[in-house]
Amino acid sequence: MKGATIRDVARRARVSHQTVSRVMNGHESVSAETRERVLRAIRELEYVPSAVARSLSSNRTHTLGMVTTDVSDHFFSEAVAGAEAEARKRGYFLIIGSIEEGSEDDERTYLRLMLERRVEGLIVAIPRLRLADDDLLADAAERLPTVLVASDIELPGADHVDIDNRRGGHEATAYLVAQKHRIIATITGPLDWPSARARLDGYRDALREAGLTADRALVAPCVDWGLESGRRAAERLLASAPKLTAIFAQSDLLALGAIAALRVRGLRVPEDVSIVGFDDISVASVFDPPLTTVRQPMREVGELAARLIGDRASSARKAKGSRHILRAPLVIRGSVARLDGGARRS
Amino acid sequence: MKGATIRDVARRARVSHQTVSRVMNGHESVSAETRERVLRAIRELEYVPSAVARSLSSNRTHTLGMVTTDVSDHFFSEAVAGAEAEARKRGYFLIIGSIEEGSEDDERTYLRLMLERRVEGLIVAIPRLRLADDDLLADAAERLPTVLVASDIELPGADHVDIDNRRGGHEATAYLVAQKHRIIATITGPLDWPSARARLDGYRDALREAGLTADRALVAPCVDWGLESGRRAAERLLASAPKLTAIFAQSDLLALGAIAALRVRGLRVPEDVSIVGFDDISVASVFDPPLTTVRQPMREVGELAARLIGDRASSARKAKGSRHILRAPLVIRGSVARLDGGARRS
DNA sequence: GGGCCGGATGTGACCGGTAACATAGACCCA
DNA sequence: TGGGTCTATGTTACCGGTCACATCCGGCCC
Repeated sequence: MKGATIRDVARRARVSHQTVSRVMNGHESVSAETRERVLRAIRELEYVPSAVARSLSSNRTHTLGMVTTDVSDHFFSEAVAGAEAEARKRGYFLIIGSIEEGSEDDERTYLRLMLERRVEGLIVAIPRLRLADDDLLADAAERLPTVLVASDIELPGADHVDIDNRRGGHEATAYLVAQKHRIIATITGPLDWPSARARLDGYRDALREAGLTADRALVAPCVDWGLESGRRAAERLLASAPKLTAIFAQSDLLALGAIAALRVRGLRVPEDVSIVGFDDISVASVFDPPLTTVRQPMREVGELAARLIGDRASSARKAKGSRHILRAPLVIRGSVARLDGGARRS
Repeated sequence: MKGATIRDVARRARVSHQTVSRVMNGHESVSAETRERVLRAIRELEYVPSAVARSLSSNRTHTLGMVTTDVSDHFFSEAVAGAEAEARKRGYFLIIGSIEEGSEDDERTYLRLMLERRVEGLIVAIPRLRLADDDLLADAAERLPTVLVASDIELPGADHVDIDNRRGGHEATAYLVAQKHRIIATITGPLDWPSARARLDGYRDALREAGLTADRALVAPCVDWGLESGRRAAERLLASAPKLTAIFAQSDLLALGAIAALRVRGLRVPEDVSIVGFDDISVASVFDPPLTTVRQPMREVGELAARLIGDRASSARKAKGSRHILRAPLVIRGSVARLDGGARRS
């Protein structure tokens, strides 16, 4: 009762399978009567054409592959959603490979599987990519349109899409400087993420421009981007730099964790310590105080990546290795106070 | 320079394509010397076998399809991540179709596309499913293992996975009752979501058991689950039931929105109004006050769905139409105060 | 020394579509 | 009335794997 084929339909409609194919693809030159007969047969047999067979013969899969870090990361799931929407708009399906932190050689496996499935384009969104010197990825980039998201790997032939993290970090810090803060600490994400390093660079740039020194004691790196890390980082900072008046946290969760830790110590935000985050997650605006943060347009990142692949696929191999950096604007809310000279907490 | 086939490899290694196939699949009875020669040819030609061709001839795609509401919804992306991980563990790929709110007949299109791709199982996670009486879904459930997530559609042959929303709503409300609250309002999600209705039922159950009346004025339905809706709902409640002392919000975002609105009115949480949420999103614990909420194990839901399909696929058609309801436990934090008789805010 | 066995390998069909080409009428016009 | 063109349809090969079966060859046994 399962799996009628095009030839079954043909038999039932008393035509050749080719005629059925023509009807399916809306081809010209099929008489109305025949078409009707074929359509009826299709309905009666509940015929569903096989995309597998079609792919094999037409050599098109209409599939894009996306390899990313864990989709449950809000941040990347936004990018996936964006890519998915854009891909679909262009008639592609997206298959995703979501890498769990910690597993060993998963990205290679996924890459391999996607090549086997003959995806027509590849989006690689793994910041902590261990494939830098790997031939597999280079191979992939050579045979099909490839976009690297948030990666600093140089891959000839691949396009790059990223957030302007350095500028984002700079803006966040410069804003704190403009509000007269002078002892500004930062809580960073894992420094093996290019984005974390870039934000840190931006932070340092801004301090330097303001003639402030970027003291080691003011930098608290974390092993992940989560709340708990933010909490602990804030405690470390309070120990190493008790006179700080502002913190630039590289993610909103880090910022929220830090705020929680500050509160435990009886410090108010922003009256005693000002905070800037990074991401602009949805709750940032309702938090108390509403979080000033740098907005990351991840959905746009995903969309752009898919669009680049679509363009590349159609206009065969044009400009290789383009680089697209999306702006991450500062969103000013209520977690930063202006220091007007004078005394503050002891 | 692209796309060597198995026959190309065979030619180069001076064997038949069948021997190459045997090597690829680690078959017995290939002499060490031949194997070596084949492997070398594979390497030299950078041969990557075609999963498409393999699928066609073997009639296995090792692919699961998942149709869901927008993946950028944190909640569903968790489920996707869970399903993805479990599927992969079992050697399946997951292709996702993410439906944007508002688009017309997308779920049908996706379903269709997935059938065409010959997925070996289907996870449908669309609460607001408009396919109830649709033949397409019934068809699908008939030909392949199908799991409905968070849906109240009756579909013979399909498995169901859901959260125990009614019990969750009951526990949340009963907890407020136990803390001596007597005027307990609720902010619901869109009532065309089965989960919203079930939570509302749980709320009513708990009130009834406590001998309290479930006044219309205490129920504020929303059009979505977001912050802004929560804000507006709280304002409506303050107008219709100014003496309320507690609110059960059906999502954490609704709860946070409500808290923001209460604060604007000068009301403190939990001193003046107690709040219970639903979801346990990651920021719930760092919010001020830490949010008491009902935890939804969405990742587990996704995993379970994938596991069910895997089981079903192997042990051909066993118990059809099983129903799995996962517990959603109440997580007690700091957003609920105990009312000890006496006077409160005017 | 012939028959049998089993390991190593080859041959050809098949999966279900698409594409290129072939064919058969019908119609048209010189 | 015959050739040319157009439309409707059929025939056959092909995409790149897997599968079932055939074949070849060396060793073993009686």
